[in-house]
Amino acid sequence: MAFSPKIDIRRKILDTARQLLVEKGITNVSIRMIASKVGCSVGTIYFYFENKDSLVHSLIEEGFEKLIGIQEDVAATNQDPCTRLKEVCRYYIQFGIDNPEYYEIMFMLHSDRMSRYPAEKYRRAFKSLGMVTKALVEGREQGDLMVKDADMETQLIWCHMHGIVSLILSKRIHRSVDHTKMIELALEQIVETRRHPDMKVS
Amino acid sequence: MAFSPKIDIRRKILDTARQLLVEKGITNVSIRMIASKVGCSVGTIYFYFENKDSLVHSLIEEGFEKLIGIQEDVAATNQDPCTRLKEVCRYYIQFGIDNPEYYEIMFMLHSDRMSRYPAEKYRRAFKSLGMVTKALVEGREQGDLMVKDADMETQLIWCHMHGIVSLILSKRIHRSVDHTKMIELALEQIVETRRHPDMKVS
Amino acid sequence: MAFSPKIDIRRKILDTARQLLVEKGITNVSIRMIASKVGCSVGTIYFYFENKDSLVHSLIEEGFEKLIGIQEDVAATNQDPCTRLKEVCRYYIQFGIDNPEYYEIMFMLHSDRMSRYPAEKYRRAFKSLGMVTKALVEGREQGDLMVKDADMETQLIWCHMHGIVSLILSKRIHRSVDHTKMIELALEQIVETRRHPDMKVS
Amino acid sequence: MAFSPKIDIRRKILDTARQLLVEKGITNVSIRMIASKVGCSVGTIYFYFENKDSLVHSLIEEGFEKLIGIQEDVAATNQDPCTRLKEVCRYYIQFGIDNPEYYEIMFMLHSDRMSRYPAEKYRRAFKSLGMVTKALVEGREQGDLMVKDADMETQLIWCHMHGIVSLILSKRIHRSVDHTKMIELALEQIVETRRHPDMKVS
DNA sequence: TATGAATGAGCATTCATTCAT
DNA sequence: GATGAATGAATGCTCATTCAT
Repeated sequence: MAFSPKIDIRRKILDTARQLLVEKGITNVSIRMIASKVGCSVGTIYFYFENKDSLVHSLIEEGFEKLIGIQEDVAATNQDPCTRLKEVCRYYIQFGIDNPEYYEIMFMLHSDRMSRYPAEKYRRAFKSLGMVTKALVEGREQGDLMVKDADMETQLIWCHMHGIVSLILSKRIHRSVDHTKMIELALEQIVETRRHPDMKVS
Repeated sequence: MAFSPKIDIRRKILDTARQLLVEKGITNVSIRMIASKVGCSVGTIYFYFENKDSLVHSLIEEGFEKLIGIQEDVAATNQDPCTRLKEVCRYYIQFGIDNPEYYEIMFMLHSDRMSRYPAEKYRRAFKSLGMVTKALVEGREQGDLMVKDADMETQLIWCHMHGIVSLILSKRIHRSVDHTKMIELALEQIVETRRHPDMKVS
Repeated sequence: MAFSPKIDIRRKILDTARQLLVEKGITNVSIRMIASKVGCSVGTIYFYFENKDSLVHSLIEEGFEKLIGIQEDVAATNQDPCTRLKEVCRYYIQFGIDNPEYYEIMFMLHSDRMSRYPAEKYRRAFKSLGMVTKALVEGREQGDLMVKDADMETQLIWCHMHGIVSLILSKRIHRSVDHTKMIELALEQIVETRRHPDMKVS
Repeated sequence: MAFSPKIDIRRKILDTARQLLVEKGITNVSIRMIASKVGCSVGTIYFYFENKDSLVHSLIEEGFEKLIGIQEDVAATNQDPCTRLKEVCRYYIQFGIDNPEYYEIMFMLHSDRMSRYPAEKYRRAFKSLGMVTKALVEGREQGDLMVKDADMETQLIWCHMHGIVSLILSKRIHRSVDHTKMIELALEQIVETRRHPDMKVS
């Protein structure tokens, strides 16, 4: 028994849009292009989505759900704050690399376009970062980490991760550098820079 | 003696384009808009620039020249590799924040669009990073820094800086966090993470 | 006992359409808009009406019924032809002002659109004018009015009334002029211009 | 020697638009239709006119200029206020019948659309009516006419004329009635209703 | 040098209508 | 009876680009 075609086509539109997004960037993807690639009429897209923005916003929300889902799993299976910090970060980066289409609209949109997405929705983005903050605070409480301003450190870690993802996605990292090794090094630095001196092996 | 008007108008086009770029993002700036703001005809723009891409490319080149100029000055006035590293990084970040229009087209363009810019030109970008590598290597030679793979570390530092600049430019850093302090903290971490253990105060 | 919902919904469609018509004008009212305001699906409207034209035609017919109903009442309660003429005219004008949505589609539609409405139906419109003609003829027979060509005079009176209604509805009458007083003056002129000289007070 | 083609095409657009307007009514005339009938591209129309509204507004202005021009001529060649009143009215009606496309957009537009035309421009419409008022006032001063409120009477005369023109244009006048004779009768009534009793032959 | 005129393809969006269920 | 899904054509408008002058 097949799934209801009603759901099928909405999904197909979303998936096709995502796919085109990676190739061309959001501004260069038109409703017509999506329709023709889906194999439906333009009107059909407008039956499922109020307008182009709302289609993109659906994608953004999906992206956040996926990212947060992944990170919650990771957080749940890592007790130790330091390890948890490292793993949450690892999966953030991995998510970006594996889902360029989601990552681009979630974090790489021009602020002009971003402003058209209800700000309230963007707050969900911080659930993801919340897990970073939590790991930092718990690490500090256990005496493992040395963190003065957990919020600022969170933003800084985000910057680090975002820089890695976005430069990889835009193919700007020099080809002589191995991405996997670079990411591993970054994760280590993220944790070690904040490690409490007493905890370090001299 | 007046400057040749030929140069004047080319400059004015470039400047106007840059200005519009910050507000609207590149895809939303049209040749017509530039022309009407400059006060010339569309044709005039096509007299000075082959097409829209080539106008943007001129801007990109200008941006790189400006960035490298700044960093060369900074590098020249800082003998100590560690300090030099910090200052070169500081000015990279500062450049991005002060020149969003340049930074956006230099480093935040969708890779699809980037591919239309002669790859060879992009190699200049690495002059800027070359100074980072040089500082790392010299720091290592002097025993101040512990750097296994200088190229990889360079890319990683770039990621860190780029993440900071691009999240600030796209207004995504949480408003509770002070940008200046965050940048200062980042610069410290960039250097300290790579500091040789023997050089650290216990 | 409730009314059959079948009738209820048909009525609701008609009423909603009328309502939207005043605000936006016929070409700017879409089936979708009606459906969404009624709270039913587009298909439902097509169940009750063959197409948009036929919906409008139903409205036109309703309008004529209403107008004629009013005028028949008025005619029945006014024996004297001159008074009757005046009152029939007064209520025509009043009807137009009170029911802009009906009046607009009955008398202000572009002739192109009008041609799609079965001409035969339009003849009913003349029942309304028939009462004007009747009053004119009777007034002449009684020696009160001086009317050479009753049909032509009927059309002329119609023109006068229609001009008043349509300029008021399209908000073109200068704001310094009081509508009620203007209408009263017009009604007087309509009768007096045709009053037999012998009947006038010298 | 031919006229500059620059002027030619703008004119051709205006003329074609006018032509299509009569046939279909304004809402049913699209830029594409005009372009294809003119034989130019859509873009060309947008080169000469900012948007559809502004094209229509140009037409409206042309219409007013034409109407006022005609009436000024008529007014200049008729000294006697009563005759002048009659002739100004005659030419108003004639103008409407001869130029349905102008008349429709000048006086028969849905108020919704009208509101998009700068109100200030519409005041020109009253120059035309101003000549009616002037004739009424002068006729009263000379003792020929009996006019209590010249402004109200002006509006009423306008209603009368507009009713005639608009019902003729929308082909609603009964076919048994001769338009020319009906207009002549109307003009007589317009003047005679307002004639001072002392001036009437008993 | 610089411009005004023109193009054709493209855009997001809306529409009246149809039809299987 | 009523609906949800779909269509295809149309709408107003903008774009990068060209080219004769």
